[in-house]
Amino acid sequence: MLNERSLAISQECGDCPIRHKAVCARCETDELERLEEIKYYRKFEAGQTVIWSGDRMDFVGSVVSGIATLTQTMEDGRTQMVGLLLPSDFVGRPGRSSAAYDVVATTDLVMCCFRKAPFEDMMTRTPHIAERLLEMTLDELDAAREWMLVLGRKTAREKIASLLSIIARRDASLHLRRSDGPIVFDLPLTREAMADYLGLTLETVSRQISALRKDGVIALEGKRHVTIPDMERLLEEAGDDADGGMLA
Amino acid sequence: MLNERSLAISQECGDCPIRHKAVCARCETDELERLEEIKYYRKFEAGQTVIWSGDRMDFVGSVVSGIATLTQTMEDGRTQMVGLLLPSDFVGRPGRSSAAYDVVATTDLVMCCFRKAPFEDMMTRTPHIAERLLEMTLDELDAAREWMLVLGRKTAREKIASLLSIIARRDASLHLRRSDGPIVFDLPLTREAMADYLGLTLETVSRQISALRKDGVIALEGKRHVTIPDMERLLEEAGDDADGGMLA
DNA sequence: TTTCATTCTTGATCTGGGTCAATGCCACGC
DNA sequence: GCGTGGCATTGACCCAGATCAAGAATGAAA
Repeated sequence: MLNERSLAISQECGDCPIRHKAVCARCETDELERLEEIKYYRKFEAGQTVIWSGDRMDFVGSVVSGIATLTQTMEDGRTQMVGLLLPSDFVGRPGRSSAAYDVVATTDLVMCCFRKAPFEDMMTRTPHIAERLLEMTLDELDAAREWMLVLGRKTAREKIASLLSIIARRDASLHLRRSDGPIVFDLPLTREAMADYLGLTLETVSRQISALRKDGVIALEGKRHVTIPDMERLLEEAGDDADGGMLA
Repeated sequence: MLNERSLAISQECGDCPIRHKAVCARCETDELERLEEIKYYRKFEAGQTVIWSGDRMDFVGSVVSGIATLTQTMEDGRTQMVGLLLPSDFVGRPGRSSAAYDVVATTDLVMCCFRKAPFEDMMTRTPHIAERLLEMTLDELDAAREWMLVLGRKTAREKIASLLSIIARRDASLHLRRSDGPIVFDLPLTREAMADYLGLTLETVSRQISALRKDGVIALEGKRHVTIPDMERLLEEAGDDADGGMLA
């Protein structure tokens, strides 16, 4: 594995979700300017580790493009993914100095980062930021608890359907797609990563995906390209009540 | 079931964790006074529902004494507990108007509450409060993610040991016990509630508790009174690395 | 003290998903 | 063209935990 500290830092990305979505929606212009001054970009290749659990973490940031995962590992190697980071998701916690989980780029990844100290300074000067962070953290907490239901009580087939519906939803909101008509996207995860997210083995993931395909719930082109002809049907398979249910 | 709105509201509880731990540790005296003015108490009997998922929730608060659970239920009745509320834990989210989960008192319960509107007013006036809430929410998020590992990857025996070690730890910190020597406490949950927390059936919970007793990892007096002769041993059984691991 | 209702325990059996193993399918570099 | 290595699929078998079923504690009410 490449050394995760050998990172390109660049300035050219113009689409910073921190600025637009995560933190500054309601800040005054001069605070926005200050944010611009302290921000920088980090790029990772697919497979690279962004940070190891327990490592000192001196930045916070958000995903600009690509996908990263948050995972926990037991001593004997069993691993559980505890979060999926898609563009606009925030990483890192103000007030904590070390990472609680392994963060791994599963695709090529660009993050917009701020060194923690100046970011925290700004947080104390700008109450909106703390409030916005609280809101985002509450969303993450809800997503984690929703996932506890998936892990604790759903069957393998329901787990797969739940994961597909979450990815489909996030992907749709990312690309501002219409919600009717078939949904098409590329799976950003290997079968093994899906298994780690769902508390299954990769064989079971493969079998259940094949079963869903055979039953016409999804269509597959190659191993990763997925078409969902009927989202309602998928949500039924996931065991969600059609309207409420899965978030983020 | 009793109507959860027929509640005693009283003023006599002198040990309010909101004041001491949850919110006001660093606030100025006059804000403390204002908090005192808007707070009130609600009492529930064991088995009463504090609030139903989806109900309008016009208060926030924290547990003074007793235990409550946060649960999610699927249409077909499968339920998953997503949180265990012990004294000093916070309930409710500023900025959200309805409850996301069922909150049920599993023992007699006293909560210290604030109507949401004045509480939020005070939050905007007192940045410390938003920061403290962010910190607490991050702790809850870590606990939820830790629990995802339990649900997704641990065996039934490890799940039981994990739950017992969490309860033991919380109970110890509540009563300021020494950490060496045998730990003694009463299980605040039925076998069924434990099963709902662990993603198991109540039969499996019962069997695994019997097995842990037979193996000398725990001792039982009656159905609920637990003695843990060796905490290290229990943590091993839980699959945690002895030092780090389980939080809160 | 005798109901009666909970809650818990234990046994017998079944099954969903894990485990182990073989094979297929690309996309690479050569 | 032809290895080679990293996913992915599929099959055969097994086992941890679910399910079904029968009691046993406990304790409150009568």
